[in-house]
Amino acid sequence: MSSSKTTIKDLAKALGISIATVSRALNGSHEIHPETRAKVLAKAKELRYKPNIQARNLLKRRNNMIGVVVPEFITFFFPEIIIGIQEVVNKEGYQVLICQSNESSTLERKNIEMLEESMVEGLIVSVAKESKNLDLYERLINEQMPIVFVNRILPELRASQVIIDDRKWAFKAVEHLIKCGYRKIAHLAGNEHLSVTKRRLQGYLDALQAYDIPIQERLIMYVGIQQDRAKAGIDLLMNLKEKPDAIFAINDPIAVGSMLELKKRGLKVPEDIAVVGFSESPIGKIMELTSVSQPTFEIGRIAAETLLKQIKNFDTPTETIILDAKLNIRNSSIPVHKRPK
Amino acid sequence: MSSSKTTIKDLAKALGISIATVSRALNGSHEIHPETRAKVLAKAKELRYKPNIQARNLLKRRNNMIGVVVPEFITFFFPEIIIGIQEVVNKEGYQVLICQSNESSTLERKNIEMLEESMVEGLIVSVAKESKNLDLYERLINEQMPIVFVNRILPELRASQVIIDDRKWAFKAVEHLIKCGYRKIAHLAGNEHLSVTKRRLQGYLDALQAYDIPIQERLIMYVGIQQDRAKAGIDLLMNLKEKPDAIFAINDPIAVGSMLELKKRGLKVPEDIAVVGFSESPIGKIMELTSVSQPTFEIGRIAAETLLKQIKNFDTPTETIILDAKLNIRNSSIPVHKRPK
DNA sequence: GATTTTCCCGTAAACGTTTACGAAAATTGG
DNA sequence: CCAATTTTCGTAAACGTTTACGGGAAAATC
Repeated sequence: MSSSKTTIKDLAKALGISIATVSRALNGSHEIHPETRAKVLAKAKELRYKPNIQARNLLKRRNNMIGVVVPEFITFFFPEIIIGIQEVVNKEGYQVLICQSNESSTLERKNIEMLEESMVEGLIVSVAKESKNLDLYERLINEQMPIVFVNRILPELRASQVIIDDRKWAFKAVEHLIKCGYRKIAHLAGNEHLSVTKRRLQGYLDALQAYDIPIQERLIMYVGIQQDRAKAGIDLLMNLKEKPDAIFAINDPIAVGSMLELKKRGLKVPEDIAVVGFSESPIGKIMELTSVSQPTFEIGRIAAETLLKQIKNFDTPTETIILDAKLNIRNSSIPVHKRPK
Repeated sequence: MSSSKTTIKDLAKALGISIATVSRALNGSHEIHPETRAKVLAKAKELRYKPNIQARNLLKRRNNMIGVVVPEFITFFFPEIIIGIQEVVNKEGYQVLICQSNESSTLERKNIEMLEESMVEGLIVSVAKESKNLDLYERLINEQMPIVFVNRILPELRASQVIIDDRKWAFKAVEHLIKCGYRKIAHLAGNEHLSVTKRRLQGYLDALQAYDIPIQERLIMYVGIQQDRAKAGIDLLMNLKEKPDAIFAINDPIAVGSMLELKKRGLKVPEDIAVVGFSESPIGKIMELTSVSQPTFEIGRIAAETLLKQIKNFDTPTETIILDAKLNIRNSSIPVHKRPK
């Protein structure tokens, strides 16, 4: 019907006043007569005027958008972070462009370039597991693009990041197993050059060392981070002469995959073997999996806040924010002597 | 470093030619000398020129963005749909603004209005469970905004929609239970005025009728659609004199919630009671829950395609697309006589 | 060699805003 | 009642593009 293309000019013409006056009236400028303001607003409503944000953005050289790139958003983890982000930035009038790299380094690059073309004012990124887009991010940082990394970071970069202390919490998880009486603790690690893989592995090693348990190379295997990758690890572990009595998995998907795989082999958790995950997932909870829970929403919120700070003031120093986590103990890792037979 | 604000004017000045020529060279116009084109491109690369999309959009009165509003994206369902959408529209150069209504009607309205202000060229919407924003959508449709509804639709609206035949697949799910020998089949329905609630309930009724099983009002309860809402339903069902021997749940979260609740009461699935869900979820799969799987990615892709059609040609007639689904039978609903004791 | 055609390129307007600057009108002060 | 303010509004430039139009030079046609 009404072409819905009412512009500020139309209002001006209809009222016989200048477009400057109309603009000022709409923006609530003080230097405008209340009466004319009322007229303008009335006419605007009548003609269904909607400001053209693009024109405004062009003028102000901004567009109120930030970009988010995550490896995936099928599992609960990143969606929760994104919700935290939106909570904060929407309040400030920002919109969020969400991309998923699908764990692919090249798609990640494409996404970032797309977002750059869309002229987002800032980026929040969690890199793909094989990401080697250092050059890209270095260029962006050089060009003053505000950018915050979450969870999956690139340690080589001087950029803001919000993470948890993976090493510490991996330590706590493994320590828990040790205190439960387990001694032959295997570790299913993630992809080899992923930062969280290294940090959690380090925590695992720390714990063994702290409790004088010898480290056995064959109990450590890099399987990856997706549920279906657990099978390979279990295959190998269960073929060892000396089988582990507990597994510390890089994350919940691997832990869950392991539990399912163990079940297939007729092994019971925790009777035959204990399992601990990381980054508590809904599925893990249901399966009564002990795990470290990350403050996902909080991660998103904090990341958004530090990004907004950088957007508003380009020379805000970069900061590394380490959030707290929690070890939730469930049935998958009860003390050795309390296990049902 | 380099202020990254190179404009077409800067290129023109640096080369001593007009901005029109530069623009044409960059856009690969045929009416440009190859030599000058080369010069322009070289200079563009040298000065790190990036076109300002906003200016271009302003001129062309479009912005290559579509909006998506879903009730949530924490569970797998909508994220998968969104991925399908992105697959299609990214290829055409469109970006997607994703909002979640959090199942709130008012937030849904706010989201839509935000997207409208962002001047998206089209919308893909799945309404909140209590959504009564009919006026809003009617206005949008009136104002020629291309819009496609998925999964959660508003039947009162003349708009494109892509769904599955909930009634038919609910029928099949219940029919499956009947054929397994179950007779006292309860239905945990969703929120009362949600379209899928009505359609799936209808399928349930159809099936009972088709197999001459009397319909019992007390076996039907509206519990909602979120996992934690299952408890209330199970509470009531298990207090009946004549308890059901099977449950058809509106969706997987309710089915999963029911299974957990039943387990707490010491009841086994399927030995004591069978359970069937809808919209197959990863958790459901792991718990061996029989369920109807929806082609989520496909839903997203098709929705995106019909939306793009409408964007490109405003008077494309609205269409209702009904996609196929599948009943996946698992351990939660095996035939009565085959159940382990 | 004159005319037509083709090839390149520049001028300027347009997209819908915001805002610095200035000016007319209204208000105040004495 | 005149000067000094203050209020209120209009003019015009600007944001970074694209493109219709026109024009000059080179190439083609006869």
